[in-house]
Amino acid sequence: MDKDNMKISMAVIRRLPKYHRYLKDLLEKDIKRISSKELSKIMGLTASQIRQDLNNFGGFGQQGYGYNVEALFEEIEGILGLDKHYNTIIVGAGNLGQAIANYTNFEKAGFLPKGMFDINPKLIGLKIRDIQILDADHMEEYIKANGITIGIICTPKEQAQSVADRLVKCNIQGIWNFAPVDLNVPEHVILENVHLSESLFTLSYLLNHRDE
Amino acid sequence: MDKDNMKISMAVIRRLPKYHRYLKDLLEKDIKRISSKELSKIMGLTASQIRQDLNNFGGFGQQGYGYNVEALFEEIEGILGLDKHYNTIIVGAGNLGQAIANYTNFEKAGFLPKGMFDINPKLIGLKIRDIQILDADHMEEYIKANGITIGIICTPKEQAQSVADRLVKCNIQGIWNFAPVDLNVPEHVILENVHLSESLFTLSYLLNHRDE
DNA sequence: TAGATTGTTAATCGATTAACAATC
DNA sequence: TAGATTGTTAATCGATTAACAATC
Repeated sequence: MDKDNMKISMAVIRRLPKYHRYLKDLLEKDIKRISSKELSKIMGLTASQIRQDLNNFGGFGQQGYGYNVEALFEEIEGILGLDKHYNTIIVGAGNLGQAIANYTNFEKAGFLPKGMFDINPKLIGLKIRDIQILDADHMEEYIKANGITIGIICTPKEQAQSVADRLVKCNIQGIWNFAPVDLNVPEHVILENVHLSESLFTLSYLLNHRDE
Repeated sequence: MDKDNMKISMAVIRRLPKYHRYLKDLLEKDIKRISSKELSKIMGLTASQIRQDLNNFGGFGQQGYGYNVEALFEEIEGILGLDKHYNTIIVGAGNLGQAIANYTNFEKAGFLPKGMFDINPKLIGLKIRDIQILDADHMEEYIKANGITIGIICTPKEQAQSVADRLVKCNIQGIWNFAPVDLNVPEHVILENVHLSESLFTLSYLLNHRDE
């Protein structure tokens, strides 16, 4: 098993977006090179961990010099798949769905919201920016007609599993789930959860157990 | 160092809200008792891990019987600090801030949004449910006058650090940060981040590296 | 060349899993 | 009592950190 086929641990994968973010900052500040030691200082990791992480994907650095910021950034863009476009739909056009539709940063990164779906007649027909809110009944045909690869679930928890089932039937590739449930999807479908209340409750725990 | 003073690992802490959620489900289904083995099946953890996790906080089970669902739920509620109320403010009343203000589940869990702040004159004066959007200039006095303990940052990334600094000066206890930056706060202030794009980029990575 | 810094191996640390005596 | 299941110790696994030879 060579490096390209090596299984990367989730711990490493979840740090990649952070590298991406910091390298982008450096790039915008016109910084050309950086050592693992300097990067470790600004990111709050150890230099050793940074070198280990990056070496999962290749030897991007140069002894005695460090890393070329632009080259490394481009590498990580590619590794994350941010050099591509993804057609997405948002299912559930309530406040959270609308907030995501309005958040243009995702679009800039290549995640294009093509349509939104809801069952509420008051919402159907409205537009968020240039994104139409459509009747959820038409979701399946829309996915097929528009090459949708990612479904973003912003429904209440009661509807989330049935929405996920429908998305899976349409051969969706990935699901970004904001509903506070653990969804069942087949192994070939990528599922990423954003469980906001778990984050808030963690904050609550830490507030109540400081100085212990 | 006895059990009550034992340092709990973040891995355990971040699983607590999940226990809370599943136990609440069981409670609503009127299930009275559950063994670590049954719970492991529905939660997708190992029974061993569940027993280890819970025993960080006390011996809540009974040999030969399992765990009393209601009692265990109440314990975890308490451990998470969800038996208390927290006055919160939302800083940044854009789409995301509004979505959070509208999400009544947080309120039901005891996190009470008392006010929202923005610098946009078009937003100041509006109400989300019964929550006023106020001029960000008045944030400091409002925090002091209303016993605010948690600040929720929903501003663009450029403003997030200065908002955090101001919150810290007002003796805020916790910050729930949605801005895509790593904030600097003193050690006694609890900081919990929701970095949505890191979650989305992780999904993107996994989409591009399936079957490896 | 000398100094700096990587890539990589080895050591350590921490978290998860397995096993089982205690006990309800 | 016998069976079930916990609480807890020991074993394993995986991730992080340290160290250093390779090399730019």
